[in-house]
Amino acid sequence: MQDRLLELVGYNCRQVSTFMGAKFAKKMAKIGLRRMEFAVLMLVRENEQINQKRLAEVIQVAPSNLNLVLDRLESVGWLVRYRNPIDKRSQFVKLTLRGIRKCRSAEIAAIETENEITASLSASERSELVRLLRKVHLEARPRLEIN
Amino acid sequence: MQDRLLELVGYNCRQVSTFMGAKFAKKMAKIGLRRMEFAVLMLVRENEQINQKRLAEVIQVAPSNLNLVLDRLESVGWLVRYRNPIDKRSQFVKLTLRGIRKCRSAEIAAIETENEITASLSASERSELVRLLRKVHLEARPRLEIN
DNA sequence: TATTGTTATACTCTATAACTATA
DNA sequence: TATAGTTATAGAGTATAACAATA
Repeated sequence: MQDRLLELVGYNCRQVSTFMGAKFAKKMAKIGLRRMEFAVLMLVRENEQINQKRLAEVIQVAPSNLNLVLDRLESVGWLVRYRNPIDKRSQFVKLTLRGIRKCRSAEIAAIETENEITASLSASERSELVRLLRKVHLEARPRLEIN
Repeated sequence: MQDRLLELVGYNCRQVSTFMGAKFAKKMAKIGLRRMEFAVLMLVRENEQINQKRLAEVIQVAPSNLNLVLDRLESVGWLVRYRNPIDKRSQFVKLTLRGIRKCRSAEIAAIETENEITASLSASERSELVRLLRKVHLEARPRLEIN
């Protein structure tokens, strides 16, 4: 049926990503978030003084596109931008209290989706899958210290 | 940095998929193809009498969107649609000779990207990664016999 | 000159509803 | 009534270039 395609890591990865993504997007929509916004909230929550450039690198989105995401998150009051006093070109971002609450609900929904989708894997299979994906990603983007 | 996100299969999968996808898309662009079109060509090549509904299911795209892809592939002469004589509602698709040649070049480019990206994995790690991704996908979409 | 962020724009991908022709 | 395909349209994600402010 699709033997040649199913030999490719790239194809399988995209299939799983598309399927999980659609499922996750629906859950996020219920709490008023898009997938990209979820990743931004999570990352900002864990990194108090991250700037936009760094954020864009880690999350793999063009700075111009990240900017639009931040505009929206800021306009609904889940996040604020403020100038770096040391280097006034850059801006830091941080979550508001409401942003932190929103992020928490989103994280719960994310873990739910995660468990639904990986239900067929044993605990060790699941962690092996994560390990291999990270290895591919880490090796392929050596300049970026993503950990 | 991104500890919580990196525990999620979904997030890692998307990161790898995005990164590989961008790399692959550039290669495809050089030979005048988009990613989605590659998958369609590959699948049609392997399945002589597949109809559009089935194709859409396997490839995880809405029939309406697949239709646009097929329109383009047909307009450039890589693929033809023809009515199923048994059930005139459905149409089969098949590759032209030029489509088969195009598909072959695309496949070579795909395998190149694949090897570049998974260079850090051993042969057994690579096949384990494919196995786990397929297991997730297969279990999550039980109705669809994707093999 | 180089970097950070911003604006503008276009393309790809995804999702949904309404329609047609056949069954 | 139901199904395969089609048309139209909107939203989300991605990519690129040009610009302002700052270094």
